[in-house]
Amino acid sequence: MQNPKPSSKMFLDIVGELRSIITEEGIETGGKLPSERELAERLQAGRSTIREALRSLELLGLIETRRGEGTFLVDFRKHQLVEVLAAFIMQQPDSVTDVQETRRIHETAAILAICKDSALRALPVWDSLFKKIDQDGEILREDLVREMIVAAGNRLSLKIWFLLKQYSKVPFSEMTKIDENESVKMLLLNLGNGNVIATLEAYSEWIKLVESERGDNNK
Amino acid sequence: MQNPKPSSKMFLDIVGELRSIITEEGIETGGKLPSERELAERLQAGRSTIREALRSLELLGLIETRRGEGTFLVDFRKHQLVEVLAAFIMQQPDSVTDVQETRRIHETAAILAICKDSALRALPVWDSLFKKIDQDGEILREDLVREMIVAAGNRLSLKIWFLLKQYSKVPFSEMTKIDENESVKMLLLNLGNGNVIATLEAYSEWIKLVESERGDNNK
DNA sequence: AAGACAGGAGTGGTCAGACCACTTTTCATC
DNA sequence: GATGAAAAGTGGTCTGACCACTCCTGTCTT
Repeated sequence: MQNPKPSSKMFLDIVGELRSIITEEGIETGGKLPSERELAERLQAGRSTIREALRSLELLGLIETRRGEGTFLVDFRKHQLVEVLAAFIMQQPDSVTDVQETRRIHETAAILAICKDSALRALPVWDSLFKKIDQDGEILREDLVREMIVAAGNRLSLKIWFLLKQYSKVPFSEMTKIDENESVKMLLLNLGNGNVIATLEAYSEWIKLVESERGDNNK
Repeated sequence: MQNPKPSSKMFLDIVGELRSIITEEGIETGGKLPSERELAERLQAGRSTIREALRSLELLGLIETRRGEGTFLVDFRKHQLVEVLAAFIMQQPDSVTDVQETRRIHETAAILAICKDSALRALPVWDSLFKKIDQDGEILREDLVREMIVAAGNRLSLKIWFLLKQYSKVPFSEMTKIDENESVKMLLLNLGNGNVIATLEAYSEWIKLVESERGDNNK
């Protein structure tokens, strides 16, 4: 038997092989993968090794297994791997800062992108959000930020942001308080005008409020 | 001892148990985890089940295993999670533009971070790079950008940028041409002065030159 | 005494086989 | 044709075995 990669981990090879199988056989989202026993025979590996690879992909949320039925390919947008990851990541003290900061990097970039594009600035969603604040008096921080990143149009950035958001164990979906509304309004106003600096300042101000509020008490 | 959680996956429980063990025993980055056989006994599970959990965490880059030595806790910033995810994400055709744009997002963020911090602005590396341009007449674009992101100090951002760089099919380590030197010098100069807007403009100008030189324009 | 070497202990890597629990399919029976 | 029990297929788990590698240790050689 040939052993082309003695140094690398077998189960990592299996992961790669699985990807090949998925693409070659055209298995689509929700589709069924070959059974563990069949894979073991096809890939010339023990079933436990196959399982190690499958379990990895499952934790990543890329596949889904149902006892008695089989293993299925999953839409990777569902991945709940993040909760597990978050728990581990939070053990490294200084990593929390990096995660939050990186999240803000993407939020800021979205603001910049919108300010630079008059078509994006004119999107009705900003008005709609602005009015919502006046009516309800509150708005989900997550909603506004997400809308901005979506509007910016960079889907990879959106994915990364979404991931980072879940890493932050900080309650991110809290309602804003009244004293935050001014910052948010200012942000939306300047966003519509394309005033880059003022928008970023308002954003910065808002972030400060959200963070300080977190220090005091929760809800 | 009966298992009280028939519905949940055992190996997911193990992942949770491992987390407890890590916190309770105060295992730090680089520290050694109990052996697979010991874990199997302590957690009342088969070794294969333990391994499935460990392999999952390994693919996530949270632990590292060395044959003959043991299993070790890893700094999360090395996590390949992004890589695996990226591999799947990259299968979407229109993502190339997003990748390049996202890379620039992180580069821009680094510039902003440096401009805001006088200590970072005063770093000797900028002078050194500036002189190198005068002497050699050329500089690796990658070097300058990397230095900036490293200086910014966000290691997660650095990791993401590094990743994106690899996914850009464009050869990124090209030498700059002479007409680019002015932009680069301008960038470094303004960076040292903390002039945010001028620095970003110089950066933008530089990017344009690099892209036009390649004859590949998007947007 | 210092170095070299062989062996054992510990550890991860892999495999094969055996059950179990569950779902789907098959097929004999009514 | 409908029903339901058996069979087949599949994931879930455990056990025991063997291999390859690393590290430690104690003996032997110089």
